[in-house]
Amino acid sequence: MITVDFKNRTPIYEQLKSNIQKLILSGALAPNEQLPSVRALSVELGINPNTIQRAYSELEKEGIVYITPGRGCFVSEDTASITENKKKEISERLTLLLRDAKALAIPLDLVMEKIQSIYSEKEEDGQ
Amino acid sequence: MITVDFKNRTPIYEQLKSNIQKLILSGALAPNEQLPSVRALSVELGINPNTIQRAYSELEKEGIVYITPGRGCFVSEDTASITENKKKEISERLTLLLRDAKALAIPLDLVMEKIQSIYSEKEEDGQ
Amino acid sequence: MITVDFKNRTPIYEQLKSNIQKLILSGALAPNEQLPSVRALSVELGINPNTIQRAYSELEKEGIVYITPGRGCFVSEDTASITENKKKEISERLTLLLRDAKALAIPLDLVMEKIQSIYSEKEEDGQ
Amino acid sequence: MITVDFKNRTPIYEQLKSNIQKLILSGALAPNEQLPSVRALSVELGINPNTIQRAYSELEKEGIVYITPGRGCFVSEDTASITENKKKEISERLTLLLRDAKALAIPLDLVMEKIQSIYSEKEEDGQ
DNA sequence: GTGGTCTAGACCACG
DNA sequence: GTGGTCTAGACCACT
Repeated sequence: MITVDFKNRTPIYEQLKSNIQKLILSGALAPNEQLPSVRALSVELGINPNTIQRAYSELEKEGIVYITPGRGCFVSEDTASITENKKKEISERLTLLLRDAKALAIPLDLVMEKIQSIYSEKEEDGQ
Repeated sequence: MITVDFKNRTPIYEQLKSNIQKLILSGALAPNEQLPSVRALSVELGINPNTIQRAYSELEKEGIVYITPGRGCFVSEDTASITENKKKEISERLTLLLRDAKALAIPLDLVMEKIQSIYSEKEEDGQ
Repeated sequence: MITVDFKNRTPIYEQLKSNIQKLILSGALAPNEQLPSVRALSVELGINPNTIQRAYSELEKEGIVYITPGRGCFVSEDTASITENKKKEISERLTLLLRDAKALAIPLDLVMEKIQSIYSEKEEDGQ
Repeated sequence: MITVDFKNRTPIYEQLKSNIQKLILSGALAPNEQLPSVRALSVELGINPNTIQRAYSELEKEGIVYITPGRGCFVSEDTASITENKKKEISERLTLLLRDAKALAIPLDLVMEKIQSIYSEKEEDGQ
């Protein structure tokens, strides 16, 4: 269910975080469902337990999961905060991207067109 | 003309690289024009010469400038192909971004609005 | 396994790069195998860590290894494509070289002889 | 007649040297013919006079030209030494190339084949 | 522990 | 003057 790409330069704990967020948003992980234990995930993925720990505790800080010491890590009931998170992230990426587009003098129309075409295209996913 | 933001967490040499790329692609630096010498930029920006050196030599590997030891660093002639590459890269980033936006059910209008506002915004740097 | 020649005028980081490439392409280093850490190699060879770092990171840009900060430096998986590139490069060099040889009217036999002798020679390093 | 490529990483004085050697070998410069003066070439090519000077004096050391102070630089009568020079250079390049080919485990037959085909091919030059 | 970045200062070859 | 390489030593984030 959860995977990491060691060749990818984004920190593993970040990969874990976005991975889990996606699972929750897609409904694969329901509210109040228990996530794998730190130890279990650590051996399954061949990752240092500290790394898993960090991902979980940051997700907790962001309100996406809640941790009950001794019991485990559970999906938060309030998925709204997750959506908020993602929206903020996307907004930032969009800002950076458009800044670059402007630097290249790419006309606004072209960008708009591209967006229209992607939005109307059939979904087919890909990590 | 060239500035760096020490507070920014992106490496200085990366800031330099994108800074110079923008100057070239926007036409502020013409093909075959000479860039400031490593030492000159280093004192002007208060940065170690090695850092400038790294930026220049990476830009050379990417074909954006050419360096002649003993003479200096010059803007590459075939700026066109560079622009093409950049456009492709931006297009890919846009595709990925919109896929995520769609997954969050962000309405197209919102994206469009955001884009409009960024495109009409006054340039004031940042990264 | 890895050695450098300080008397040689080719930069140390270049020596390291070609050294490692040969180890990988010859199969002495298997895909996904971990290379010595920057610091370890640095003390083993009596070289500054920065120099090793540079070799590794350039090899990564060329797709020969992949680096995960905090984990280490690993041999890339698709060694095949690397080999292909190298073969093309060698073929080009050979073409240029023979053009020059022809211009000097060096007889084909002489070239062939030379090649035979080198191919049958025992490996003993050198750059 | 003589040109230099500033984008090429080989030192300009080396470019000048091989350039002149080729002109002599091809017969464009006859024995005892006078080469352009240091000053003249310097302004024609936009190169520092020191650089021209260095090329000339190294060519003199190698017996390819002779310099008579106050009169100028002249093509040597003995073109044999030039050929010798070139042969040595080619031999070195061949050695390096084959070492690389061996490292890639390229079979000897393949190299031989390639050489045959190039040697039998029609000449069409190229710098 | 790992790699990544940066500074300071030195020495070299080239122009 | 130019860029190119290297050392020494520091600090950071990630595992």
